[in-house]
Amino acid sequence: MKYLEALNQAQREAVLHKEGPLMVIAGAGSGKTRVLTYRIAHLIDSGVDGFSILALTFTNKAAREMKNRIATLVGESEAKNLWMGTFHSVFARLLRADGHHLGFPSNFSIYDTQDSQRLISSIIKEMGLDKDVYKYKQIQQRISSFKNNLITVKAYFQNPELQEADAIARRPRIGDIYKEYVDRCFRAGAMDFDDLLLRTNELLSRFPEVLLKYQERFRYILVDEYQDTNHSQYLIVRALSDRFQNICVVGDDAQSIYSFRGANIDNMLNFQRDYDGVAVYRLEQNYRSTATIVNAANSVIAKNRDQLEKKVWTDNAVGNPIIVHRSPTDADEGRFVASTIFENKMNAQRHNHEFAVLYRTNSQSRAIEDALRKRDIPYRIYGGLSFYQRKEIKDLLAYLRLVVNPKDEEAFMRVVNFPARGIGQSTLEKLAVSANAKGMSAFEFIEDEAALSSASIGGSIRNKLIQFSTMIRSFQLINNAHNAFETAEHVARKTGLIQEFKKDGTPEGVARLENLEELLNGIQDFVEGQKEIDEATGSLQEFLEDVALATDLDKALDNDDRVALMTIHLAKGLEFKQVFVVGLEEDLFPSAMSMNTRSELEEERRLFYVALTRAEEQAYLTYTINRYRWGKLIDAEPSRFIGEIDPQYVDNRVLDAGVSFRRFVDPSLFGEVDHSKLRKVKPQGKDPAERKKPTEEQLRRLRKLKPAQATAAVEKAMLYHDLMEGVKVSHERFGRGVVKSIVGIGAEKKAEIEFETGGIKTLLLRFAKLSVIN
DNA sequence: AATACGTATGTTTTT
DNA sequence: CATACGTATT
Repeated sequence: MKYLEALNQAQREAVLHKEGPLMVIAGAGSGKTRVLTYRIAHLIDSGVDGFSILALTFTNKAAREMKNRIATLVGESEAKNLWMGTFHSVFARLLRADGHHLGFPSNFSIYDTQDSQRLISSIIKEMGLDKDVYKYKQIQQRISSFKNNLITVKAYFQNPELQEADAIARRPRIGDIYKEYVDRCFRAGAMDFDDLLLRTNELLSRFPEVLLKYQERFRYILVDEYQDTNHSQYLIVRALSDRFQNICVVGDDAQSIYSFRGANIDNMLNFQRDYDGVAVYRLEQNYRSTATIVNAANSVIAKNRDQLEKKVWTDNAVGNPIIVHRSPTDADEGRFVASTIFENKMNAQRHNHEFAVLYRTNSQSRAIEDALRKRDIPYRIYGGLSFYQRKEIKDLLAYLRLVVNPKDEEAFMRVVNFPARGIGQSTLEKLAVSANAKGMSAFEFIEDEAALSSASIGGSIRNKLIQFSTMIRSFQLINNAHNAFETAEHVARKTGLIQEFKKDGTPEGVARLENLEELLNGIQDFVEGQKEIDEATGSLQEFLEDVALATDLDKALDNDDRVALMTIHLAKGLEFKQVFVVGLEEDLFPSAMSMNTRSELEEERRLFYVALTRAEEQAYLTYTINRYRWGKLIDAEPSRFIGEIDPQYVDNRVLDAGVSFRRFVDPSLFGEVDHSKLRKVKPQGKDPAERKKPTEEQLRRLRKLKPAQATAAVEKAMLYHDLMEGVKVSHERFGRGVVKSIVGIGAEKKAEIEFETGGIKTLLLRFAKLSVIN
């Protein structure tokens, strides 16, 4: 048991604890992945068959990595049978095997949120409800939260309170929509994300023999990020572990950030009540971050009322203060990030992958991206409008889904008339209504002569529909004899998708074509990868499941050197040398949507805690004075969270990003932290903050511009962000000169330049045609 | 039936 | 600003 030496006392105890329930309360950076990994390795070492171990992780990537590490500890063959993955992917697999008890085919489709919303939207329309009252996104959210709380349709209608609440909210038909939605998914052989958990619960509770089978199999169950499990997940874990009670949950209440999708921190707080004789281990030593970061994070989270007793500490060096930075606009913020990374790379031999930029909302990535691109800094965005959500990708995937499961209604509706086949909206509406009335799927319907006649669909349209079904059937034949890649390529050609984008010719169309190519390459890679896995075949079905449930992080390549851009939610569990948390402004972070109650605000604070604790060496917190939101430049105010950090850990340099910051050098270059030296790095001058602050007049003028104009003007001015005091420039009319000073911001930014010809001129950079001379 | 354009409407966060 | 839907046009 050599690896035990690498653990501290608490970690070792958690690893060695054998039978019975245990909870590991693991502070940020306290090595909980290591504990999980070693614990599983240790179980196997002490004779437990890997086949009887189930580990539920937060991402599939985490599962893969953990499995690999276990394999190196106990050997490939022992680790092979471990069942590890996210809740969704593990139970999707379980439902493929046993969902037939519930009437689901093993090839069921997985609806993503967009599919669900489209279906709900059409149900609302068919029911003749007011779309302004029944907003499809809201309804989808509501149904999702029903499911996460195990409120089935039946349960809904048995619960007068829920119905009453919806009636008061003037949406009395929600139950009916819910019922219709569930029926339609069932008929389409489809499950949404929430169903993967809800239906698992249904399966385990209605079929004791199935429950027993899995209880017997999974004698040891481990759950990572337990603080973010929802009720549905809780009940699954509860049911499966009920027989042997060998349940190990690991989590940190301070990092619970998913309540919006039903995560219930009580699952963690009540764990000791739910099981008998729970052993509790606390991992409190942080190995990840500098003492400054750990202490700063502690000082923030201390402001929360609801938390488990826990004191995170570290032996690590003090490190550098957290740097707080103010920028005039979000574009400047981006430039600050980009130039700081640039400087660090140049002066401290940093690599791109050592940096992460974290934000509260996906839309914030735009400004950061622009700035990084201008500096030629490679980056990768995780999440957001992911690759798989692009229209052209979803189109091809929809065809593929239809090949695997022709009953898949959303896939059908998506592609039956794309590329255009002359099957119009009215036909489709007729089809949906008549098929639904007969309890058939659209695909079954169009293959049924009698059904088509009864719906008075005839003539040329009828032929087109039949042609469509024949085409899909022919794809199925191909698919029976070929792997996912071969089928997908065939489908992409024969459906005319490739042609469609080729003929387009616009840059947009070209990009879409490239995306399709990338998807096909991805499928090829997938097929290759599957060859290495025992039972895998590289089938289309396997691929579709992988795509549906892959988190964006799963696709991350470890070997490419790029700056990581992602939301804080996605960053949970990750760590980076240097972390920028951007957009620390009231109403953005904390979000305006989450300030209504104390518990909401506390969750925002935990989110901030998560953000800070991602950093190993250096954290930067940035905010802007003005930010574009909804295409408008709006005023922003620094986030309260900045003020909540104990000031002794903060270097609150409030500088203009454009000028002063370019001189910024990684403080770690100075060796031991020496505040007096750090202060010298700050620009000279009486009060830089005051000096760089734009005047009311400047801001007023900036605000008066139309959004598009302001953007353009600011962009233009940005081109000259390299300009600073002492830089030599050339002007097409005035000749060569030296910059004396820079004033103003954004569109109002001006440079005072002394030209060789003698004169000193002040030029508005928005208009000036200057070039920098080396 | 397909396209093109205008307008209204909304955004945290993700599997 | 971005998307989704409704209306007008071909």
